[in-house]
Amino acid sequence: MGRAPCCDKNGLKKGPWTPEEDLKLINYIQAHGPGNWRTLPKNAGLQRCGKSCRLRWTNYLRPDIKRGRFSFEEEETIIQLHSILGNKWSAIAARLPGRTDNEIKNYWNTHIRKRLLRNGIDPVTHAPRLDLLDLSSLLSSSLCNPPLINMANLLKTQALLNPELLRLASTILSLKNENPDLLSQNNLQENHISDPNAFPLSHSNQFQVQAQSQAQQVPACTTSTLPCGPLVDQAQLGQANVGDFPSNLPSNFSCSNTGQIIVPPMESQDLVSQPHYIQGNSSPAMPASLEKLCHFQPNNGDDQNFRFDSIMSTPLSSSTPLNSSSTFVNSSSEEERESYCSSFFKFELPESLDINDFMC
DNA sequence: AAGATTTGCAACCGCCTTTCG
DNA sequence: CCGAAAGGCGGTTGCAAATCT
Repeated sequence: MGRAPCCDKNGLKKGPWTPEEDLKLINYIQAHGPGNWRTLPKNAGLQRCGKSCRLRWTNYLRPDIKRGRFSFEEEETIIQLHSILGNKWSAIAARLPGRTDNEIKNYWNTHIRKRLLRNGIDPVTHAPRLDLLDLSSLLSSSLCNPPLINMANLLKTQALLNPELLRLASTILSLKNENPDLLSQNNLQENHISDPNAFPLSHSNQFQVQAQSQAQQVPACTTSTLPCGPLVDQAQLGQANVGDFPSNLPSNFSCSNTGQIIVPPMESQDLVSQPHYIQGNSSPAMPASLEKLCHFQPNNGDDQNFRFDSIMSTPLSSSTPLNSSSTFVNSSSEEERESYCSSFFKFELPESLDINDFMC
């Protein structure tokens, strides 16, 4: 029964490949094609396991492999796809012509993951991290109503859902109500000058925070948005040949045409354990203004440059590179990429937003 | 200059699914 | 239909190069 044994593991070489071995493998595959990996090493005169040959070929020797630094577009695509697919490196690689799953996995672990962490974004959930709160800027954020907030500031807004922080905020805000001069605009502006991350203060009278004692009863109701292009529908997802979506991805998952992905109310620990995706309109527990907040606007200036749906629907066989000119060429600095990555997660906050709606 | 530490990545390991006898 | 190997995939490791002290 069953097949013949793959190969005798005794006496097979391991470790780095030599140029001679590479040459043998390349020559054999060019002459005969990959064929049966089990018999290939013997036929090619290699003292290697077939599995090792396959890996060497698919990850390194294949002629269509693009090497060199990842372009902005590729990096953006990886982040977008990872927010949907998770660690499905092969599925992500299928959308990046010339890149292997191993290369993408390595790049994620060594570059993107670290950058997201530095920017206060959980690389697993793509949500802001709740353990990186800065109360001072939280308060200055809450006392103002900026037209735009970035992910870091959204994170601080979410901190209002932390009962302990809420209590503290409530105390300070009640002081403010009793003593408006205490936190006057001038004082805030001074604070703003000293803290480049603080909000601009031109709308400070529009974003009234009325911290309430009932806020301590706030359930772990939070939201997050994930980067997503304008439209992904079921048909496109199916067409994308990504049947290997995470098993926890609900069947009604979708992105709105503003590119929003809604994370429903959840236990706080869930926020860091796994991503949640649901259809924005179907979340009965979500206040209307919370949904407003969730309208994500990719802040790359021109979302025509990146259409998530177009990537998701690009057939695997498509050879259209995302950035064909980027091969071997990418002179941008880490700082530029970090800045880009940070701005990538910006949100538009409706001016009519009333924070009371957050207080569940 | 030299040792220590960090970083990047090729390759391996082990598990799961698919294929085949 | 069953069971074992092949194939595929994600996680992890080991080592060389780069950077820091």
